[in-house]
Amino acid sequence: MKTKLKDEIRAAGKRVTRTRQAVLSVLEGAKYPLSPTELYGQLQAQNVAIDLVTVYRNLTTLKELGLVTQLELHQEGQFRYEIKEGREHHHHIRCKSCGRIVDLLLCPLKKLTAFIEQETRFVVGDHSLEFSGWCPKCQ
Amino acid sequence: MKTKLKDEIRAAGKRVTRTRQAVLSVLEGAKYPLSPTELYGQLQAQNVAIDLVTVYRNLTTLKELGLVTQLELHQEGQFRYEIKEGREHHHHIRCKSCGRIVDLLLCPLKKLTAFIEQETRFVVGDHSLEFSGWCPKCQ
DNA sequence: TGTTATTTGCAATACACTTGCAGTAAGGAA
DNA sequence: TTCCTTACTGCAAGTGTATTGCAAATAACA
Repeated sequence: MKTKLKDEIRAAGKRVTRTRQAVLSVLEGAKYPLSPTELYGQLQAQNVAIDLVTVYRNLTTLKELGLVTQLELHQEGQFRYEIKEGREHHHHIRCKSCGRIVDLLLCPLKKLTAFIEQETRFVVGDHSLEFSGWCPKCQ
Repeated sequence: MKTKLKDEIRAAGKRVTRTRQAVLSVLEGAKYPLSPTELYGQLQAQNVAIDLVTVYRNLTTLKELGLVTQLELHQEGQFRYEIKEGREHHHHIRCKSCGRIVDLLLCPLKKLTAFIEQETRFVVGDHSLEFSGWCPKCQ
């Protein structure tokens, strides 16, 4: 786990605990955004003693610190989390058949956001843009 | 409730029941997409005898028949439904403060979908694009 | 090493949604 | 109109994800 992350946690008045490090460490190694349950499963496989509740609480804290991004994939009905460090803003596509998740390294929404703010008089905070379909193997 | 809808339901081998008509009727009058609980509340206010489970089951059926669209707003953690009849494909923006939901009568994703299919070799089925922010009153 | 506020684990709870099943009713056939 | 089949409904119970309360544990600072 990167020293920079530890410093940011302490700078926010939070503690670098055994479980928090374990959660971040799994997220650092993840190839796609993980659900709390998946993360918990990986920790158990590594024999890390941790409660699922603690996973949830750590994810919430890390999201509040801005170290982790929370996202909802299209019609999946749960949250997923991925580490922010060193990653551009991006979106995802998920296979409706096998559940495989792939990053889309793009975001076409900057101009559109300005247009929406002008049209609706809302101030836009966030957006979610997620695709689903069928991956090459499942077509 | 429109005759066309009744015909489509019967054509699919489903029945035009008292409760199904009530559900559709509320959706026809809705100004924004409703959650199952909101829909149930409106039916109770109209003294329609119906169980929440029946609301869920009817929404599922109507979605399968293609008469109703199911959507997830940004980080809300529940589904919402709106009637499809006479409405273009569109997206939404939701106020993070008061929950107000406004339609966005646009979709910038046709070209992007083609690009994503080319890049990922997925076949794109659906997408979700939802915005959240602060409405004029809550700014 | 001691102090204290943060964090953890366990149990209980909340909430959206689903399932099983017996009884009800829509709607085509007679 | 009446009958019959099968979709549909209501009630109760069950999932699965996420949250909360509280006493015990522990990180971090002096």
